Amino acid sequence: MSAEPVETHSLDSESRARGGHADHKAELRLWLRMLTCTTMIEGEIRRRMRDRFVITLPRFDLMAQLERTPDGMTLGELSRRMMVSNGNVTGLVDRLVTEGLLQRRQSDADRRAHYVSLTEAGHAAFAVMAAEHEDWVADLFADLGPVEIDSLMRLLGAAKRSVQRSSRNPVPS
Amino acid sequence: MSAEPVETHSLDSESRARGGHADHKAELRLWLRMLTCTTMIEGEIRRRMRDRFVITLPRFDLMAQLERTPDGMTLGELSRRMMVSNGNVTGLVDRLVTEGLLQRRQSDADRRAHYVSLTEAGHAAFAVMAAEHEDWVADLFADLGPVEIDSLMRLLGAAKRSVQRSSRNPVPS
DNA sequence: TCCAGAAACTTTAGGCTTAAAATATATTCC
DNA sequence: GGAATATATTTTAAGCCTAAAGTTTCTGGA
Repeated sequence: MSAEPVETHSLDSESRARGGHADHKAELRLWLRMLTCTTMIEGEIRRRMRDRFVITLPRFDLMAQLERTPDGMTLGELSRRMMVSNGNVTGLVDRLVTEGLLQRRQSDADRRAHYVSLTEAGHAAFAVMAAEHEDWVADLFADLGPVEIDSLMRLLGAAKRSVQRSSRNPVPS
Repeated sequence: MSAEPVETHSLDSESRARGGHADHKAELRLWLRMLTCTTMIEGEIRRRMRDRFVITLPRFDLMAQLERTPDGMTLGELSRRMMVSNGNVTGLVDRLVTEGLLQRRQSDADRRAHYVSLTEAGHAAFAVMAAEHEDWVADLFADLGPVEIDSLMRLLGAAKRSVQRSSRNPVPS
């Protein structure tokens, strides 16, 4: 057993001199760069979805959640998977049902719950859009080699776990 | 000089058999993971900003753009830097001016342009919020070591350049 | 000078998004 | 069984966001 002090999150003399606020510019720059990256990609895909298929990204994303689930999914589960609020899902589903791309039915077992699934038209439309979407994403990342993609996957996986840990147990402020 | 064919973006026999649609699942998974990461972090920061300072993230982001620019900035430049539409900036600025955190004045040289800058109250409020914000981000990434942070920075930089290239010159669809 | 086009900004219409309150149904515990 | 609690969803109010159209001002030729 080692008797070394645990140094994680401890304040060095410099940060104590600054009033207990340590310098974390590297993490901040990382976050800003990640946000820029995501914003650029999201904007580009949204623009293309709109120009090519006259659909919004949130609607496409919702359809993607439903694609491999023939039996459908409840609104609550959609909300959790998409990481958006319940009310948001209600509105998106309503609009997609109006467009004939989704169908909803009340659960027999639990009358509070509503199952949602793609209609045939929805499946057909999604297949076409998803194929192009995949090509767009591939082209957006085309300058990265397989090794870089793997590294990014691994590092973003680590980042995700760190974020989950921090969200469960936030720093006291 | 080598005479090898350039293989980037070419279709192999398998993808030709699939109708010219090559398989790019790795890129797609990378994009989804990046989006998940960003969404989680953004949600967490938004929640904390709201709970702790009763401010929205877009307003904080706008203030951050103005912090180190004592002479202020035009709405158009804010729009470009924040990567949001002009109309969006107009609304955000209006609300921040109403709150007394921002001031706007018409340019003398170009009467179309409006310069926006933080008020003293805005500077003071931002300083407090930015310090905590930095700590939150540091904690969100606390499980990553310096090497991992550097690698992520580098790889996201490469990704960003790839996205810029693809946005300028999109795949024909 | 004048005017056509560009640029900076605002407005508008519509959709996305959240948090919080409301409604309806299930479950648990006594 | 019945009350309290929890869960699934919808509704509401407010704000964010975009694309497109509109207004005002500037700029560069003819």
